[in-house]
Amino acid sequence: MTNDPIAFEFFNEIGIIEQLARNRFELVLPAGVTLPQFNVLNHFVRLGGERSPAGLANAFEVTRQTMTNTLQRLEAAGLVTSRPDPADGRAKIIAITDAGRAMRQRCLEAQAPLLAELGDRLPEIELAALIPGLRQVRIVLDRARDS
Amino acid sequence: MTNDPIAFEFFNEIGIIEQLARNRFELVLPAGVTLPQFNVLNHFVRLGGERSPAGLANAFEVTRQTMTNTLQRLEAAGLVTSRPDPADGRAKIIAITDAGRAMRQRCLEAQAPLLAELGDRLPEIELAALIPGLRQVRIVLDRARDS
DNA sequence: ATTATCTAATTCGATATCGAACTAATAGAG
DNA sequence: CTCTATTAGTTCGATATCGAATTAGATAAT
Repeated sequence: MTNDPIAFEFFNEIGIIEQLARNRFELVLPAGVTLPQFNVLNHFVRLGGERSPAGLANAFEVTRQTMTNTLQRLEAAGLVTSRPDPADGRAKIIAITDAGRAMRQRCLEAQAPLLAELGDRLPEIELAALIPGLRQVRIVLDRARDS
Repeated sequence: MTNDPIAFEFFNEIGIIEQLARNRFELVLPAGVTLPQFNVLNHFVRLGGERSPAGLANAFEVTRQTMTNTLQRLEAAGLVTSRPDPADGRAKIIAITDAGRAMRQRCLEAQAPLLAELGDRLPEIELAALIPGLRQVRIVLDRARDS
């Protein structure tokens, strides 16, 4: 059908899937919470402890500017708190609040039916089979960022 | 490592790959042209003919608002033209210009080294093996939009 | 024919995202 | 110790994207 490089086709599919999936997920999230915001809350609950904005930016592979933006919104909504790092005058320490934990729980419950629906439509075995390959691609792309 | 639903992990990988890839591609594109803009130009050259904004929005799985925005920028840059559809007073007909074709060619050349580099790092066989699965996922998501 | 419904395109407001540029503080070289 | 280079966080301007709402034209229903 096309004689594009395989890589081109591959990233095309990735792009469209990402867009469709993000849309579906954002539609079910509670009003006012976006997917990046939920991802940050989820990160805090799953891994525990506190984090610097730079560390979060790194974990999500976004720039510090982007993370600043997201954290400002989360803080304005009372879902995280921010305090200066006593050990480094430049840095901040971000922590999730109880309200943040509660919101994260609400988000999980809101997206459970969607995950179940997609799980029905996409046999899990098939998704599972793709994950190792995707992970390798991600690692290569990540490494290629610096070189 | 995690006990998330497989679907959750899958879409996480997809999201990160999409972000890293889009970034790399946009960095090499000629100044002023974005990836969505290039995709529209490419679509015109590959498939030929003219298209309505709604048709383009459909092809790229974005809303009409989004396509309106992209087309306005392309038209302002002289890369596409727009005229009313004589057969339907509501509709427009979009066509690529010679400048648009030239720009698309420049974009192709600009991203060729990147595609080659990624091709080197990601054995094509491996990417090719993932594509059918991704395509299936995309089709399921697409179908699930309406239901 | 008239009315109600649907569709095409747009505008508006919001969020995410990047690159560029800036400030302030740390770390390293000499 | 001092000067330079790096790092943390931010602000700014740009583009993409969506949902909601609007306008205008086309279709269907009665």
